Amino acid sequence: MPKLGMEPIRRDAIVKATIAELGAKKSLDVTVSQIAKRAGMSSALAHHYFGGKDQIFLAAMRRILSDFGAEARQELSSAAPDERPQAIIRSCFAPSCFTPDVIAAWMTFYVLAQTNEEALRLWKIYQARIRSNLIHALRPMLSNPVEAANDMVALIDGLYIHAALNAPEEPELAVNHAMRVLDTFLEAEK
Amino acid sequence: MPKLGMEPIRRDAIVKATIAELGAKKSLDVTVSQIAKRAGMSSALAHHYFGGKDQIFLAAMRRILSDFGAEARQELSSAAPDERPQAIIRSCFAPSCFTPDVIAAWMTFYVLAQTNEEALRLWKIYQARIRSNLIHALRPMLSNPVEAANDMVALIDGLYIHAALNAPEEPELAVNHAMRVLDTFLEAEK
Amino acid sequence: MPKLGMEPIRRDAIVKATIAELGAKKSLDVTVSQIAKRAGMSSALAHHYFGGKDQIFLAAMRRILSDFGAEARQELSSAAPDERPQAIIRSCFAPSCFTPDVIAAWMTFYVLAQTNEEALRLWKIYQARIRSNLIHALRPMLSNPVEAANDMVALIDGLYIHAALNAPEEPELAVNHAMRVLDTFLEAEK
Amino acid sequence: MPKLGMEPIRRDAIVKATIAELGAKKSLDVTVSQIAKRAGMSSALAHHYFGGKDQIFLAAMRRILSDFGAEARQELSSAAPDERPQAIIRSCFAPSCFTPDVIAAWMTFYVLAQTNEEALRLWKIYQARIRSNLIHALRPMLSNPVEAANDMVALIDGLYIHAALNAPEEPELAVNHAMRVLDTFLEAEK
DNA sequence: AATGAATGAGGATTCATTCAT
DNA sequence: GATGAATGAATCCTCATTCAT
Repeated sequence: MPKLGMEPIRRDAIVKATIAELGAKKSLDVTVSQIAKRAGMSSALAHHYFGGKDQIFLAAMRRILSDFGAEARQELSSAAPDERPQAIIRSCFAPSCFTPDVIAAWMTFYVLAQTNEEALRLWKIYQARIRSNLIHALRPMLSNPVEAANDMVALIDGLYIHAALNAPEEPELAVNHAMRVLDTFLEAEK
Repeated sequence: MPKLGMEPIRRDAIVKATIAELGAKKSLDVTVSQIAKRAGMSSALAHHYFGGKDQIFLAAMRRILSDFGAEARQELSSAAPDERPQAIIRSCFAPSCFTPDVIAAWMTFYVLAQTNEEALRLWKIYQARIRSNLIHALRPMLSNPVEAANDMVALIDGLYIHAALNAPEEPELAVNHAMRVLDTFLEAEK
Repeated sequence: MPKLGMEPIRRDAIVKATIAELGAKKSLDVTVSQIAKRAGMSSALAHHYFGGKDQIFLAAMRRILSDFGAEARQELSSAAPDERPQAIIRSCFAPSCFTPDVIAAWMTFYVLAQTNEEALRLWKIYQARIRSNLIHALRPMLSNPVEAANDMVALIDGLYIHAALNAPEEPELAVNHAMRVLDTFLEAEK
Repeated sequence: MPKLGMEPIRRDAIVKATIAELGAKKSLDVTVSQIAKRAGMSSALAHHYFGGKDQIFLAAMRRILSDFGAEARQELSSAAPDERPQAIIRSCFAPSCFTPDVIAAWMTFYVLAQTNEEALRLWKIYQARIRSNLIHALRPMLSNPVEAANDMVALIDGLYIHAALNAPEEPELAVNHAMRVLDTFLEAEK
């Protein structure tokens, strides 16, 4: 019985294993074999499905991005209009996006994006999405929503780094931190 | 043409070459040979003077840190008391600290710090220095200088990332950005 | 032409090549590449199957030991009870154990055993085996079989060295030598 | 003041350091730098005096040999004629020849002698000396002193190996062992 | 679909040796 | 006499990738 539709299952396993391995090793020095082993298959198969190591990394990056997107959509959908900025911030540090694994993987992507076109494109998409969400959400509240959104976007990346290097065990610190800054901006307007 | 007292000269050349090579390759995937070649010597000599690749990287990191420290001291020494926060911010994005090379090198250190004790220690020193400088400078101006300093420190790291990935050619954008946020904090107090 | 089940074939080829190479170079300064080349494969494959150089050496040592063990069993099985001591001696210098290659390899193991736990363990096993075989075989003939066995065991190692350095071309000299000493012990008892 | 006659002092220091280092590392994998460091000079100077690594090793081997020769002469000179065989044996395991250092160094020479002409020559000289001493000493006592001497010489090498690998801490075991065998030979004659 | 087999290319590191001073 | 400086060559080991089955 030939296994039908194995491809999506295998791809999914590899992507998950990549994130897990990056998180475990906390470094880009992760081999295809290690990933494949964690995913329970041969490294040859990983190559077969993805074509090469770079594409495996990019697929992992896309996954993290889409997870974040889903998180953001869900937070926004259940938020009152005047709670939307906070909802966006919350989604950036939601459990699904802010585990030690994902943070460590995210760190490596910053570096990857410096040399890999596609990785850069993905990072810019992520940035643009948060930014535009924030602008929309802040527009009714602030006279200069663009600026505040830019500030928040930069702050969030900084908080990712701090979380990765300082206190990965306390994600709520980062959320509180971001919320406080957001409040400052909102207060300043009044 | 061997001479005496070459060690400091060679070490300096290697450190500079490391930063340059990290900046050029924009990745931690830089070989000792590449660094040595750029520094005009054999890789064996680089090993001789530093003991290993890790120590070469750490030396480069220390150099960047000490350059930043010097910049900060100089900016602070010539700043009026009520301009000290701005002076600190300026020093973070001063030309000597914020060239594309140094930014790219800095990015790789974020990743290195996840796995290398000493790199982490160095990064924490850098953080602590900016933070304590900022707290001191902000104390006369803000009721909660600690919080504002924390915010600014995180923001600065975020802006480094943005500069690395977005617009390395326009460092003044980052300064302006940081200054604006600082202003917001200062305004909010009034 | 990759096939299945190559592992044992490759391992075997490497082990044989190691002994041959040690015999040819007569030194521990044998590279994995040289061994792999002699075995008809890349050095990477040798590493793949054995994990490292030390383990290649140990596998070769184990092989020599097990060859010796087989030889000893066979000699003993076909020996009359009162010929068992001689059979044991003969097995120590049997053609399969006492070729120039194996002798030279054996010499290197003496040195390896000084620093490598496992090599030392293997050497002790070999010693203990000969010794216990000899004690059993000599018990009916000598009042102090343990002492005589100890003497013979030491003598055999000495004869290996002499064969390696003096006259590798004449193994029968060593056998005769050992037999003569054994006779002295047996005669002395009468 | 130019240091006159430094050469013999330096050579002596290097030779001693070589033996010490071989004993410490228990392996031929000893670098010239390590030896030179232990001898308190630069590796370049060691090269200057000896020409190369091989010659350093050979000088160490010669030293061990001459130490042994001195020991043998002294033991013989103070031994009663009927105690000369025992005196020779004793000299082989005398404290100056049978320290862990010297034993380990000796082990490496066995291997070196397989590939180095001069090392082989030195080893043969050592063998011949003990052998001829023993023959002379045994001639009045045994009808076949040559055979007994050959046996003893082989046994002694075997005991060196055993001392190196088994019980370096108990040299007197080896002496007793050799003495016992010698007694067996002497008893057998009666 | 899946994998064991296999390797070429490369990388960190070591070291004997040479040389200018 | 003595050494720091310097390197070429080598060695172990790793890994992405390919291929035959």
